[in-house]
Formats: sequence, C-alpha cells, structure tokens
Amino acid sequence: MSFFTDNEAAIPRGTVRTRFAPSPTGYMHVGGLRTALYTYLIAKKLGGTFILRIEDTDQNRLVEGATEIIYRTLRDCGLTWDEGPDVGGLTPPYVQSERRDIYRRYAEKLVELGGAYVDGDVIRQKIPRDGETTFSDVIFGDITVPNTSASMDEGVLLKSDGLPTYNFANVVDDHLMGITHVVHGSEYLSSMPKYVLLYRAFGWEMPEYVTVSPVMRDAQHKLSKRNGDPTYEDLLTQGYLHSAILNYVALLGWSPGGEREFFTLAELEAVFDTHGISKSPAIFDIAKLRYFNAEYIRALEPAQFAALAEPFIKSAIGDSFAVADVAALVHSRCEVLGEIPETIGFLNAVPPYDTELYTHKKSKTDAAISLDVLHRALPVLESLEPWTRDALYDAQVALAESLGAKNALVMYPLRIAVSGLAVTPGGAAEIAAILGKTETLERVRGAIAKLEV
RNA sequence: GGCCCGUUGGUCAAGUGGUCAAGACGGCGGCCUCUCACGCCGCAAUCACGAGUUCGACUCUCGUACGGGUCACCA
Repeated sequence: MSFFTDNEAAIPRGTVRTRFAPSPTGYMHVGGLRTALYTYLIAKKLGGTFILRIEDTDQNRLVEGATEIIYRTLRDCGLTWDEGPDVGGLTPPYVQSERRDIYRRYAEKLVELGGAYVDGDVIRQKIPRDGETTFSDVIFGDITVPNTSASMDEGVLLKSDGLPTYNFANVVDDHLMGITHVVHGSEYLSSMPKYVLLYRAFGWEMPEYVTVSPVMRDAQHKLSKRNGDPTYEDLLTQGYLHSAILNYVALLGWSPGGEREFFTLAELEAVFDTHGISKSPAIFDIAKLRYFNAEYIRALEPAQFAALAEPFIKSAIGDSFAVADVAALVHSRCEVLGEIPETIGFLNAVPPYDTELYTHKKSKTDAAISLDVLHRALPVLESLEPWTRDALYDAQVALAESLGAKNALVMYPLRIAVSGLAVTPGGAAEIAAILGKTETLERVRGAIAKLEV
C-alpha cells in the first residue's frame, strides 16, 4: 500500500529510537541540554539509537551557525548521535526544511483520512466538536481533556509557506523515523491530545512520551536567556566544566534514588531510569553547580587543570610566571575557572595596603614585631639555595625555631610582605617560590621600608 | 478566564499507609591551620492548608490556597 512509503520499512522492528529535536536558535539553554541528556540516556539504557533532528520549520527564526552550536554542545558533552544531518542514518533527511514534500504528502493524506481539512492556503487539523481525548505520559500518567477546551483548537498543520507547524512535523517525523520514546518539555503537555488525534487518524502507533517539567530561575520564572540567565555557553565561558554542568543538570528534576550524586556520562547510562524524573519544576541553583564544578576541578590531574586554567591565568598576569606553578597554587582553591584572575593579581604587583594588616592575634604579630621578623628573615632569604617551596618553608620553620616562636610568627608577616593581602591562595613559601628570589627579596625590602616609616 | 499539571527544609531531593521524615548544596558553630581553601565534626531548617478514608496518613480521596503550562501560519 502506497501509504507506507518513505523510510519506515528501513527501521528494524523492536529497536528503541529516541530523538533530540532542537530548534537552531543560536545557543543551548540548560533545560535543552537536560532534555538532550535524558533523550540520549534513554536510548543508551535501552540499547537504542539516539537521533539528532533539526527543527527549522520557522523560517523567520533562522540563525546563522546555530546548527554548529548544537553539534558542538552535544559533542562537548559526549552526547554523540547515531543518526543526524551530518552523519546520515536510516531515515534521512534530518533537517525539517529538507522534508517539505514529505509533510505536504502526509498533510494531503490526512485530509483524505478526515483528520484535517483545507482552509484557504493552509491545512488545519480537524478536532471533534465534543467528547474527550485521553493520552498517556510516562511521567504524568493518563490525562484526559475535553475536546472543547481552548487548547484543542483546529490549528494549522501546514502553513501557507508550505512548511509544517511543530505539532504536525513532530508527529510525521517521529513516526517516519521510528521514534519510540519522546522526551519533551511540559509546555507540550496541552498539545498531546492533538497528537493523539493525529496518530489515530493516520492509524499509527504512538511513541512513549516522557514529559519533563521546566528548569526554573525561581519559583515563578523559567530559566531563560532573555531574562539574563546563563546559557550553557555562558557557563562555559565563566569557567564551568562541561562534565560538571552535565552532572548537575542530570540531577535537576531527576534522582537516581540513592545518596550518590556524582556520575560520569557512562555511569548515568547505566543508572538512568525515568522513574526518578520529577513532575514538578526544579530551580537551577548556581551554588550547587559551583560545588559540582569545584569537585570536578579538584579531581583533575595538575596538568589537565593547568591546561584549562592557562587562558585565565594569562589574562591576569601574562607570561610573568610559570603557568604550572600558578595553576598548582590555585588548583585546590578554585571553584570556577573564571575567578582565577582576581585571586592572583597580586603576583604582578603588591597592592597598596595598610600596615595594620601585620596585626594578627593568632600569629602574635603586629607591625613592630613583623618589622623585626622581616629584618631577621631577609638575610636568611638572601642566602637561601635552592629557591624552592620546600626550602623556603624549611627556612621559615628554622627561623621560627631559633626565635623560640611558632611558625606563624615568621610566616604570617612574610606572607603579607610578599602579597600585601590578608587573604591569599597558599602561604608565604608557595608565593615566594613563584615570585622568585629577586622579586621576593625586593618585596621584603619594600615591606621593611614601609614599616620603618 | 477555560482546560491541564504541580506543591517534602532557602535549593536539589529520598520516601509509594506504621521512619525519631534519608542524603547533598547553601547557612551557622567548632576542629585543623602562617591567611584562604581543602578535609573532619556538629547544629538549625521541611511534609502548603482544611476536610475525609483508615487502628494509623507525607503517602489514598475531595476541596481550598499558591505556583506553573496552554489557548499562534513559535517551537
């Protein structure tokens, strides 16, 4: 029968096929990434095929290069698609604007079948004037709505430009591409009865629908670029790691059930279950993402961290100091890469500071005591060889011992002298090691001069 | 407004009639410590409300309140 044409014969029966079907808007929002992730995970969990389909039926909203951003984001996160525009697959093409003749054919077929009607230069869906329609959702269960409700309008299926609207394109494509599981946002919940009517009119079997609630900025607003909320790209440029973002986003609206919350993508593939998906919206908490990011950063090998941190380090201090050394200083203290510059600026130059900084009761120091300590430390430093972190540390300990004092009595003033800051990443030894002998001695002499005024 | 959905600490959440209602982030306090950070220990903080059903409700039913979604030739 000619009705069963196109690609469906090519799809092996019984295979799970899921699709991520973004609109090429030019960026990826956090909620979209989560949808992509869940879609991917369902496919992997069930040994199925993950498909990427580009939904560009709105010609007014085309954005240059937007598809590339989608590709890059998914690849970045490891969400590799088995079929899609660039890799092909069983059911091409995967860009909706290249499928217009298919939609036209099916729209006309639907008119014949009584599920739609021609209205001027568009084709509209036919909705029964009474009764009710029930659909089933994996997350929300069975939902019944009256056919007379306002959302059950006889909407346009095929626009005057010959392209389909979302509701129609999805039904046709999901069927022709053999999609078995659809993950989509709850904004589509009220359209689902219309899908039922469409599938029924065509005589097609419906896929499973997994409807997820939105990711929120606060209790009443969705996370949105328009309102200044960060997109996935924004988070990357701020210095969040894609692995941390993905891990955090997985847990926004889904729970694995146990107490564990750190998962690699491969681990998620094994443990993911739609049962853990929540019906209610989840508020995006940047503080918790920071925590995940910090954990992922700390888990990095020093060389990996240095490579990621390098651009941030250089933006603050250029090539003045060894990147590896500065990275090591900052590694355990860094939660987001973007905060590195502000924490290491003192390496370039000692900021102006008040000598009151030398007063610290736990270290039992004040300006006068510090001056004395620095006087004693200077010759020690001048003759120190080799100039390493450990040698510096040992020398300070030895000096403190010779004074019959705690380490802090020496270390605290010295740290202030070389940094000019009450709070620094690392201590005097680490900082002096990075600064080098010449610069360190200069700073210590400068501090002495400042204290002697 | 009609229709649909949701509601466990500030946030993410476990929980599926009987628990002193997990855990994590954040907050607070302490320990460690040359500052910071890490790490460790501890504390505070939750079942929206009201009726039912039941020997017994966070769990089931109904209602109320509050919040969200939707009602486009956008997705």
